Amino acid sequence: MNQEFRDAVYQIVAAIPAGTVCSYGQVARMAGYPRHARFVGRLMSQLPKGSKLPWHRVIRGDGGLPLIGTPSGETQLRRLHQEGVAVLSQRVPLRRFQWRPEAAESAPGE
DNA sequence: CCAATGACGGTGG
DNA sequence: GCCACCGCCATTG
Repeated sequence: MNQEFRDAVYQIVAAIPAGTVCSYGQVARMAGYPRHARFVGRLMSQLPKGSKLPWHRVIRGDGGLPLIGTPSGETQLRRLHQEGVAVLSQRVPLRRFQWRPEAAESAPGE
């Protein structure tokens, strides 16, 4: 992928506040590439080991954790829990925890 | 060039 | 709620 795409994705992921999550598709859309959810995933898989990027806050569109059954999945689960994100039946209730940039940036009141 | 793959998403039963 | 199928699109064989 273009460097532009990578850069955009990194910025967006880095901007996801603790205690919230964001789907691959949503990140892709915000990056300007609506149909590239898979590539966001690929970028996450290719992240350098010591990356500061909060990749654990990026999950599937249906709230499911992508790395279920793998060591990284456990890490992700642990981190989310640590940030106060609930995980029920291997899924995150997006109703409550999905990041809403518009709400965070434009409409603070609620 | 064609076929298969992947930290995905949406629809339909 | 669950599972199955199809579409997406760059990368790889």
